[in-house]
Amino acid sequence: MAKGSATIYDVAEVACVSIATVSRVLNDSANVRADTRDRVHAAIKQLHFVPSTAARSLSGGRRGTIGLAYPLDEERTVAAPSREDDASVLYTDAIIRGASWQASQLGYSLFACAVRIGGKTDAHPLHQLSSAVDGIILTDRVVNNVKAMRIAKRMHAVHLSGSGSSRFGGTIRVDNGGGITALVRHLAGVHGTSDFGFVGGIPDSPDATARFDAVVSSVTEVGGRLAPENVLVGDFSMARAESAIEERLRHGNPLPDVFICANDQMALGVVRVLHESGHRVPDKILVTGFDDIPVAGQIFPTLTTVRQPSFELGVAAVNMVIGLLDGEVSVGAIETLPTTLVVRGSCGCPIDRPL
Amino acid sequence: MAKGSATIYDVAEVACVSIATVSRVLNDSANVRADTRDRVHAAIKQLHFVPSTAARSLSGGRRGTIGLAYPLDEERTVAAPSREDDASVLYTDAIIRGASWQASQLGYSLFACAVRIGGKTDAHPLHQLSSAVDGIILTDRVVNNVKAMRIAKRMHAVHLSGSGSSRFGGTIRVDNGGGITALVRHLAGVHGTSDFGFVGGIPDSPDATARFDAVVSSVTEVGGRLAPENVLVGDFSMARAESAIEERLRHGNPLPDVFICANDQMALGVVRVLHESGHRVPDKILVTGFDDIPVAGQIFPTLTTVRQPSFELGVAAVNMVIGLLDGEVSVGAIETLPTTLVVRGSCGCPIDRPL
DNA sequence: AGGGGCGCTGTAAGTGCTTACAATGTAAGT
DNA sequence: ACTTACATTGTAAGCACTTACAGCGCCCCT
Repeated sequence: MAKGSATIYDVAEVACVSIATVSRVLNDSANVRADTRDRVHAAIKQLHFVPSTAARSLSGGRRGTIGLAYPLDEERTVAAPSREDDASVLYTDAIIRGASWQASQLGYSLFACAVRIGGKTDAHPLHQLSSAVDGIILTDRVVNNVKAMRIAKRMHAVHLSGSGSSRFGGTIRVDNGGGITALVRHLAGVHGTSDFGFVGGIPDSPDATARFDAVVSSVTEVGGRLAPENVLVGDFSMARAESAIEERLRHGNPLPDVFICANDQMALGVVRVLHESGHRVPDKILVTGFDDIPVAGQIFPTLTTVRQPSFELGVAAVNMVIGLLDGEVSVGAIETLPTTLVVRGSCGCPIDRPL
Repeated sequence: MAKGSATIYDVAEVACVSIATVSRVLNDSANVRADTRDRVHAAIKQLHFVPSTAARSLSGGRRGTIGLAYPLDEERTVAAPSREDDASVLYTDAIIRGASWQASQLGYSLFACAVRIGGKTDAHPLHQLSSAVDGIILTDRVVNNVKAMRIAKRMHAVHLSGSGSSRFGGTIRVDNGGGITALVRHLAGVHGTSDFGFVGGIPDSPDATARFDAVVSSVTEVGGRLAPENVLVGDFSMARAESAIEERLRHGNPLPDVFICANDQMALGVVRVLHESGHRVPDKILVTGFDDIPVAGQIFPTLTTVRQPSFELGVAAVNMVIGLLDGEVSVGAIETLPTTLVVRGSCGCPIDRPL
């Protein structure tokens, strides 16, 4: 905390009023005469006074801050802490940016805090965060945490989740199903794909399961097939996807027509491994991603994927938290953001142009 | 804040001790008998008690949190809020990740908060943040902010800065000069480059100016030339670099042998524009970057660049803040992290392999 | 046995703010 | 002029913690 800064008492003294009046001015309360208000403002300026957030929150006022908790994968980060190959990171970053942006627009500050997932999940950061903010946004996998639930029950919270909903706050989800369905229909309809493969994400991620479910149902819908041997287990990371596809290649069985990946990062890894083993994409086999990360359009082949409105997700989450705070949004509210199919080169469409 | 959660009084009552004793247990103070401690711990567990950060900080204790303020460019974000083409973002993200990681390792939580830069810089978030954390990390351009200085004077702060230092806290910088020098020597020595060009970053960024200065001096050192017309002004963004290079192309004058870009993002833009106008890289002209962002090795041509230890920067910053807090690091400390020349394809070295 | 020292625990005074309630002043109504 | 209502301001009681200080019991020493 700032050392030796002015307190409300100092301001009151300079302005020749009581601390209550200063507090009223600070909170834009009505019932303060104009000239008194001016005097207080002058004193505030003169002393560079900044109200203590701590004291403020202690006494029940608002902090003007919103927290956002995102997962930090312990095991993966330990293994290679400085690698940037963490999909959830890229994806989360965009959400954070959107949330920061919107919070800032609305006069709030956004505190983003990483929470370790896996291993002995430490609730400490979550507690710290929750007691420093007015409301909290929990991204994807943080939601599944028991402690997180406890916190969510106690304060205004918004869950960013692919499935499921929150009885204790708001929920914002992305239309995973719609995106996947559009993708599968495109593959079947335009490219005549019938033999599908899938590289999944972490099982405990609602988004991952939602995407898998959507693949299963839409493949059925278009009359395609999804052989169990072609359902690979990934964890959203490029490395894991690469080893998964490598192992699949060793099997020798003929590959499916396409590998739908649960995110772009994995798609990148899959493409790389396939290329190295002679399976050119999209000539021999197709690959698609999910998310539309920035690189997706810049690599060769450009990646056909489903765009997630990550930035907008952050914006929407902030709006909902503040709505919850102001009582304008009721607990249990659910909002679904649309996804968009982004057709590029890796599905065989001729829109490819290497950087 | 959490509603209706247990307080220290509740715990004291359940454990049949005074609140002072509970507080002692919470703070690992010595002088608490073992069985008393156990009783308190049991009560804490039973009540799911979490000490209020607000009260804790009000009364002067530590919060166990560290803040990190990073710049959010107002004008650019307003123009295209959802675009990811913001170099400082990619770079900052890595720092945040490192800081989060290290903080978590050391039992702290890291709150990252975006601060608007440019326009009417709002100090609000910075104040919010500073009163919620024990120490604060200010990245690059946030440092130059007057209000930031005021805050830094009042609390333990670490500046992440390319040049300059802080009289009020610690400073961590990256060896911009060393990296640029190594790069220029490589270009001159291996590729015989003598006519240099430079695409700079935002003038108010210490890193940007440090890199420019290093280019100037090392080009002189190797006996090369840096024509004023080949010193382009960018702002670290791809878009701006593209328009800068486009304008330069319109001049018609012969291009230099190489464009050294102050960061990778701009290098990407420069490469793209050059390609589109028929100047193949590295056949006709060379381009280099700075930072070594993840994409740098995946695009074509792979980018020769100077690696910044971004993640390590975050780690070091956290270490220094905590050192400051513990009194183990003295105010005014400076630490310089090394940079590494990463030779790839865009400087003409034959190490290229498209994804 | 009495006293000093020490380890453990409790009491109470802040910490800076919000806000219910009380008090004051002022203007309007009768 | 006197009441009444209301706008404005002050007083003081929390909010949930930390910590200086005081108190108490116990053991060991003389």
